[in-house]
Amino acid sequence: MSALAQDNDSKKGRPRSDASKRAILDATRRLLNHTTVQKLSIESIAKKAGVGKTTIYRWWPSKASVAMDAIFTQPGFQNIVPTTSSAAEGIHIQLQKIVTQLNGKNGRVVAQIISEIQDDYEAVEAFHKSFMQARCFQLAKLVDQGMKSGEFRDDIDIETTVDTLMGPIIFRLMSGLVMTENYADKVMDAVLPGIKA
Amino acid sequence: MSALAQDNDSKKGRPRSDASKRAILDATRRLLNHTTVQKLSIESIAKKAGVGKTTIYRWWPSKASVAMDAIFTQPGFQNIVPTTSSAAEGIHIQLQKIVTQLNGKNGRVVAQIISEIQDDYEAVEAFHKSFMQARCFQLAKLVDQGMKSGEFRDDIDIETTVDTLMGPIIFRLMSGLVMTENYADKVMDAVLPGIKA
Amino acid sequence: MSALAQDNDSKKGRPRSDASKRAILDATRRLLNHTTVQKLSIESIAKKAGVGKTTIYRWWPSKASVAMDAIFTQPGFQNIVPTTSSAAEGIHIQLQKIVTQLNGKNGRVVAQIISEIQDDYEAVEAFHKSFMQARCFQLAKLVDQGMKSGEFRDDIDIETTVDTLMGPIIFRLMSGLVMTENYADKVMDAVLPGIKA
Amino acid sequence: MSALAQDNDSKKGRPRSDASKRAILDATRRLLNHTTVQKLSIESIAKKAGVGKTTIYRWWPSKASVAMDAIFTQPGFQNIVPTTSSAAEGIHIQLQKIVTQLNGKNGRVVAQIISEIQDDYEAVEAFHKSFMQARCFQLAKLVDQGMKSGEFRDDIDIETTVDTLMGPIIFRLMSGLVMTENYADKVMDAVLPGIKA
DNA sequence: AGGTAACCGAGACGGTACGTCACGTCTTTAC
DNA sequence: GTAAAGACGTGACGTACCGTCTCGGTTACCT
Repeated sequence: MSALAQDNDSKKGRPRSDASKRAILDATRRLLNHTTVQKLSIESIAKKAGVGKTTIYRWWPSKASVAMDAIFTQPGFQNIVPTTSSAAEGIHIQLQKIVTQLNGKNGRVVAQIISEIQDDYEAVEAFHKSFMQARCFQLAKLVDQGMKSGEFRDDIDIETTVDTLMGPIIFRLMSGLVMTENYADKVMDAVLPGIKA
Repeated sequence: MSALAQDNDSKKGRPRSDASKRAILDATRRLLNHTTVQKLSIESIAKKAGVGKTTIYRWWPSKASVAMDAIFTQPGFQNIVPTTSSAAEGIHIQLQKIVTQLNGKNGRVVAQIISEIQDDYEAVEAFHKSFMQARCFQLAKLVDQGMKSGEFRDDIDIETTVDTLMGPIIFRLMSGLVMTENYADKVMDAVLPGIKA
Repeated sequence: MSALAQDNDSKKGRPRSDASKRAILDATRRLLNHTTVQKLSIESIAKKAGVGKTTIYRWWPSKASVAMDAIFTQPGFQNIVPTTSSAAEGIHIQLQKIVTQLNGKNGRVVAQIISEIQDDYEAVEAFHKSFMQARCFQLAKLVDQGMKSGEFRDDIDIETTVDTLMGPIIFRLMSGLVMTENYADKVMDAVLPGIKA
Repeated sequence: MSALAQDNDSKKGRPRSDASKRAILDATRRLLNHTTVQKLSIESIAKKAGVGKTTIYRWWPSKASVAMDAIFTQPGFQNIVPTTSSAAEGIHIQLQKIVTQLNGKNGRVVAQIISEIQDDYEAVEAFHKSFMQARCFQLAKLVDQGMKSGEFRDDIDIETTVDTLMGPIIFRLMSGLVMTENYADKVMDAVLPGIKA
């Protein structure tokens, strides 16, 4: 069960309709092909999904949550951890995967989700839990591992280093600037010399 | 004249009221102390400023534009170019100024503006023109200057380097993460070793 | 159900609120004591009735429709058919009732409704259905009955005769001229000699 | 000078522009071919006439006044008094002229003017002065003349008789009902038998 | 001849109301 | 007890006109 939505713990009564859930997420995905998260409305999702508004409100606290569920449960949006020989290579692969995930349509939607969330603390938390945290944590782990193995210098600040890896990507994402497919390489070229032992 | 609002080039007819303009920007600034850009409404600005809604719509295309005008015309939000001995020092000072500008209340508002803008291409352009461009361009110039003077390596990619400088700041800004006053130093420590000759 | 408003035929969903309907018509009646139909606004009705504007728009197509519903559903505005010995007496009574209904406050409102309606074909139809038709039809029936019983001449034009009965009343109503309580008698005196056998 | 607009009594200063006056009335007439008096706006007249709004407000108190000036100064809208042998014939001709004037496009506009005026006492007065009064007064004079000459009975109420002549026409005008070209004949047939000696 | 008073066009201004949209809640019936 | 349907109060949207105002300019008359 996703962390974005409520749980259905009760045993009594009619059980939650999985058909409805699927219809809602499908409708959301389809609508996001033609509009932005900002212009998306609970009402339009409900109508397109053939579902009552209350059903959506029962399980998700906001349209941003629905959008997150719709986007992050798509195939290709998991944060699968690679096994590599060197820390640098691991970081490179990880960055490449993130760039791929955030390029094109999906990237726009993620940018819109980040935007939509700005004044909702709980949603920010949910977003970090379901997207940022895992990716950043893994980068941090790889940096740490590189430091311990002697591949990287031992006096670098892990947190800031992760920022210089993720930051540029998010920066370009939010700026609406073009992000070429080889942008991960560029970031690696820029950051690696500064941390190599 | 700001790039955010229409101009009043015509000589005919009643001239634009400066009092109204000031009242609108003042009201916006005061309202932004208590709400977010998202929750701000043209109607509330008009009411607080004692102004007709049409007067706002006449000169600004959206509430985000008003917010930008209100924030970026504040004292302390100019991008004054420092003269320094070394490129590194120039970059450092520039980053510090940006961190200062984006820390606290104003930073939240800028984050909200970036958010509010996501589905409006024209507004994104306006934002970059009035905030990002000057700051990024200057960083690029400093990097370039450092390369030419031999202070930095001559094989670095300027654009990506600028991304590694600005990216972390924007990343933390949009993530709602804490950004300590010395965050500029941290970014410098992380990035400088990679570009020094 | 009045012809002025939409119907709520569907069985599904939350049923129409009778409390809101009553509140709207009451508020309209109270407001019409202090203003004209022209100066009446949907917004003021909504505010006074403690109701959303959309609720009004859902059931009535225009403020004139609301006004009609408010006025014509008042007690004393029904077109009750009298049983009389002679056609002339029936006509007289009918005219007297109409004059009574259109004298004073209510008359002003009806005049304003007729005015408000002038550029809305559908509303004109609705007005005739809910006010004019029944009254004119009954006058026509009485004239016809008088012709058949030999009380009136048999070569008169029913439609035009009804016009000479209703016409003067509406004429004075729309002209803002005084209409004394005995105006019905005057019209009878003027028209009857021309149609008596 | 029309009774509808202000006068230009002052001798000093730039004199009133006749070109503007004509442009305003022309524009109004052209606009009234495509809309109603209700939907007409001072702003649209000003724009179409190439004239400042203030110029209109300076000379006319309301759009209804402008419309009256535009309509009633057209050729064919004068109330020329005929000389006839009998009172009945004079009345007949007068009614026919009124029906002709109020049939078709112009009739619709007059109906709209009457409507537009309802809550403006001054405008009602102006309307009666420039349209109703002359026509009703002449009918009254003819009725009076017929009574005195023995053509009509001597116990009829002049005012109410005029009402039975004008009333039906205004009634049909305001009701949006068809008014055939021979409607004057019908009214004569209905009213004359009741007043003939 | 110059001053000045009233006109004119343009168009910005503070307002009011419009009719629409989406919100999140509520109240039905149906399953 | 969950669901679809849809009415409800609320609040903001962006637009249209209102009637007023302030500009720069343009006539005319009156010293």
